[in-house]
Amino acid sequence: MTERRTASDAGNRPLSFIERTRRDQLIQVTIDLMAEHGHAATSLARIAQAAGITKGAVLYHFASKDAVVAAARAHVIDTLVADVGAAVEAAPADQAPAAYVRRMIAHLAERPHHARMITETLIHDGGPAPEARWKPLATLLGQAREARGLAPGPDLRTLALIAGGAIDAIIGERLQDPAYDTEAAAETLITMLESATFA
Amino acid sequence: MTERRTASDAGNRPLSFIERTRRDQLIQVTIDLMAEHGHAATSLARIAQAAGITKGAVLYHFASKDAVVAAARAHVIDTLVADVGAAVEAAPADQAPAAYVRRMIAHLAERPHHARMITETLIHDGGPAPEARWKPLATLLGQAREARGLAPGPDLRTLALIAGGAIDAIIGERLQDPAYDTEAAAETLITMLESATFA
DNA sequence: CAGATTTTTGACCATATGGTCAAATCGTAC
DNA sequence: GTACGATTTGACCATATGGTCAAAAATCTG
Repeated sequence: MTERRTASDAGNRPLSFIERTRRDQLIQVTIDLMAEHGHAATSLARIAQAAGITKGAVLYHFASKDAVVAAARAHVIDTLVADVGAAVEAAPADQAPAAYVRRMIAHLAERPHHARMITETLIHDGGPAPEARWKPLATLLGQAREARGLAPGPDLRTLALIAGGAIDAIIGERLQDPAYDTEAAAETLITMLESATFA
Repeated sequence: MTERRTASDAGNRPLSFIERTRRDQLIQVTIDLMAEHGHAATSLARIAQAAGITKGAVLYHFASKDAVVAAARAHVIDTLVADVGAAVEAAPADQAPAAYVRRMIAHLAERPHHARMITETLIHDGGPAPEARWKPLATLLGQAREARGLAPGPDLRTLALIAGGAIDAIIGERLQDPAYDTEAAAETLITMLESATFA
């Protein structure tokens, strides 16, 4: 019997060309809408309209509106993680934290829509697991300290939280003032972070 | 002719006892609901229900739902500003930034609902004027530097942004882990901030 | 071209929201 | 107690939302 095949059950056969195209388009359109008008104003109807199709068609490709948003969010985050991850792995252990901060800020500064999308969904759909916010950087800080053979200083979780929050603020400022020099800000933050880590 | 007197036009006569009481109650209830269930889930009906009255009654005391939320938000922010402001004024110029950070973190750590309320409305209703986020602290940093007669170091706006973002992150962590030591975090942040300011 | 399959449409639901309003209730000054 | 304003109710709107579905249109396959 022909299974009730919705296009939204991925994971089975490779998706058709149209399928892949539409999904990408919908994800793109959703990112833009969320970035420009906020989560609340991004309805199914608007997504459909922006893509030039109907609500029904959108729901043919995704199981629900939340699924669309989740996919868009996942795309943004995957891109971020891949980029920053590569930069970190290319750096020596004691410079990894700096690479992390530098690349993260640069990545988001270059992609305002991605940045807005993240802050937007972070609130509404509840962020990632609490730990995930600071663990990665905290780990890098620990390894960097080790690489320099230093005695433990301030709590790594706190340092990572401070840096993470600072990054958010710097990006937020950039979103409102495109002239704001995020590279300089990144270097200032890195200096502060390093002097606190290797105290 | 008896003007269409809605209770919501404040600023004229002093409000009646019931009026003042209801307004306070509605503000309180709204803060709690927003903090516990988020902005999206805080409808007029729920506010009314939580207060034990009807939607109509709520709208008798406030012109609109947004007005209720705005009043709640204003109350939270006024409290914050008053508390932090007092702490800052009581400190000598070169320790004002530390007092600012310390009191801000303590204030919000002691009032989780207020903290959640701020982050919740910050996104939805658009935050305060962009500048307002960092100007106050930047000013304090400038005066502190002056008080110690030091040459200009890193951009004050950036330092203030970093500190502000760090505060948000520290508070955010506290909301998810009530055991998190915000006082220690505050001191770490202050140390970093001072060494960067008086470099 | 014919038949099957994928994709899209557009009408239709159920539900929730913020808001309005006349009528009822309450509280109080006379 | 009665009259009058303040307060509250509850029914009612208009609107928007996410979602369903049968039928139509595109697209592919032989």
